[in-house]
Amino acid sequence: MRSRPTIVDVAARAGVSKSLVSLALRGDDGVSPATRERILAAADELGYRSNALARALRQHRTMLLGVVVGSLDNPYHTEVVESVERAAERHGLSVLLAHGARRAGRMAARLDALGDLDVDGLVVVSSWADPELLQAAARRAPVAMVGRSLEPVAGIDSVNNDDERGAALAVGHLVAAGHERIAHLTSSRRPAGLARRAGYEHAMASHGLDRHVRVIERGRDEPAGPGLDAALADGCSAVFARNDVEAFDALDHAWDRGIDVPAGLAVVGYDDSALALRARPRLTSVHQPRAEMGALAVELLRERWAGRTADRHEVLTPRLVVRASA
Amino acid sequence: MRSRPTIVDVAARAGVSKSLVSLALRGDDGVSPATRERILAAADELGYRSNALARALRQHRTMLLGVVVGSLDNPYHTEVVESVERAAERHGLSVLLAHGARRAGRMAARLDALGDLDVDGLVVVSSWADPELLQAAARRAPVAMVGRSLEPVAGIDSVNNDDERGAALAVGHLVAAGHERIAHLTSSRRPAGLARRAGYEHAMASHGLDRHVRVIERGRDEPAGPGLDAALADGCSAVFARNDVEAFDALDHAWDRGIDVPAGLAVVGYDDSALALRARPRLTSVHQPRAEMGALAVELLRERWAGRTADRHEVLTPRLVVRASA
DNA sequence: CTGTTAGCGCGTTCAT
DNA sequence: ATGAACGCGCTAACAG
Repeated sequence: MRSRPTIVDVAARAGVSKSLVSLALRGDDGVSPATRERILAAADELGYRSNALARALRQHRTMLLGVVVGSLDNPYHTEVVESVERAAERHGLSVLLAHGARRAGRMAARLDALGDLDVDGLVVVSSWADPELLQAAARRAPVAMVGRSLEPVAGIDSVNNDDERGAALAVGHLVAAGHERIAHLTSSRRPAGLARRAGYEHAMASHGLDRHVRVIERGRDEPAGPGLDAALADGCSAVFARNDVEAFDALDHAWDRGIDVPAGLAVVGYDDSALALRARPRLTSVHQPRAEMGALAVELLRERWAGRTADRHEVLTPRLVVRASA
Repeated sequence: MRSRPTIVDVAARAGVSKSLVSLALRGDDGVSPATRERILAAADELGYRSNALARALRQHRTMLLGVVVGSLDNPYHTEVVESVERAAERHGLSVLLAHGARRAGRMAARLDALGDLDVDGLVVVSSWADPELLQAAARRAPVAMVGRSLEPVAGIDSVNNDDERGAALAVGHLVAAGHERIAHLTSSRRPAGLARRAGYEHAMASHGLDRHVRVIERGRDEPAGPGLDAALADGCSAVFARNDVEAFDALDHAWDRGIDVPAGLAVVGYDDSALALRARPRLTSVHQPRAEMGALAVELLRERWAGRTADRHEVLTPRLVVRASA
């Protein structure tokens, strides 16, 4: 079987010029109904499918969306990616995925690769995003960031949740349950992590618990155990974790130590990802509306294509989902 | 700021023809060292980046790899996707992701969309793959399937693990630990699930435990609890789950019921995904070498591009990773 | 109003 | 080392 039929083949079969085929296939008005029928029939008979590359080359739009994600091993990320892909599909866009861009070098390489493919827009779901790299990428195509950068990056839209507020919800809930010595568990120094930490500290202060502020910091891949043990030894009765993954670590450690949750240690996570329902006891967690976040990111890009030039930074409101762990 | 510099701009700057620029940039021999230098310098100064679309249009290769995955909510899938993306990157290929193709209709639509983009190859990581759809897709580009179809599909390569053997490993381990009443927990009727189930039944028989064969079937999204309770009531002391997700369900149920694992119920999973380490107690699970599987899938596609026409079906050997749950 | 001609976009390729 | 044609769909300008 020879190669794909082109509009030339369709034109020949319908006995018209290729231009007219092009017009007819795209529903242009200037084609008589009868001819249109004939052309569509011919296309159908030949099993014609338009060549997206040729069109992209000519129109300077690929209908391609680049998605850069730090890693796929955090369910929160994959859920955002899913929602982006879903939204993209609704608008006839395809998603090009690049993962693992945690090092600036790799991130730059992946952004370049996506740029070379002429993606029409980029969604970055990585807290490792370097502002300079993002701006460089934004010179080629609009960029929407899902998540938080230290400060708004000029020229780049963002979709975010209010981390400070989310942290306050978590702390408020624990305080209402009678906890005073509430620790914060975090292994991140990236913007979202820092914001949650700041939110935690502010909330503690606003409840008059400044003296009980205790941040359990650890390096990436370092166990949470030692820090948690020390906190517990000092009478700490609750932990607000930076995200569900870290909350899961706390739960696991409690399990390993035979500590009852929430009686011996209350745990609150962040993200309300699939992990929260997997956890035992089920995890109380701050919900980020990730489905909307992905869709919103795509919407922001569409607005850019439509001509918007002012930056937009959407901040969604998180809510606390109370389950059994706190 | 005007649009991207093209090969013509580079040619003008270097004072040569665009043909020569093309040759020089791709390292062709017939370019004198001096001229090559000049051309590369010009390209560099202009910040030239070649247009992947134009090249793809001409060469009939896009360097695009379509990846179709049933869903991203199973860590096993995302790990395969990551390994495919990694392998693709090594070969200068980009990954186009389509997820959620569980319904034949959506699957068909996504495959078509990828085909229209002229992907050079497809990796299908979905057990929902319909053979007819795959064959239709394979008429446009080579297809490598990661996972199992009911029977080998003509014209389509596959990478797989030996599910029967994996199931035998799980059962053998439980038998060696003294279990006799070993149930199998499954919510899948797709090929891999069926193969593991068959493997379980054969293994039970080979250990003379036919009479204790007990398959706990449930619908997708149906709780595992009732079936597990019934099995436990009948003296069942161990469960071999179809995958880690289902094993996790069993663990959760045991937790909910206050049943000790493994003393009251031993649990073995399948996949050895990230979930296995998240579980408490840590999950004993049959390891699928997913990193190699993704890389191998890409390799199979490359062989197709190099001209191989005979189908290849790679079957990798799983191994049991023993942890605390059994 | 209906339909055609003649490029164009950008990198590759081949005959000269 | 070069000009011209090519891949395939789009589109401005033009003819009937």
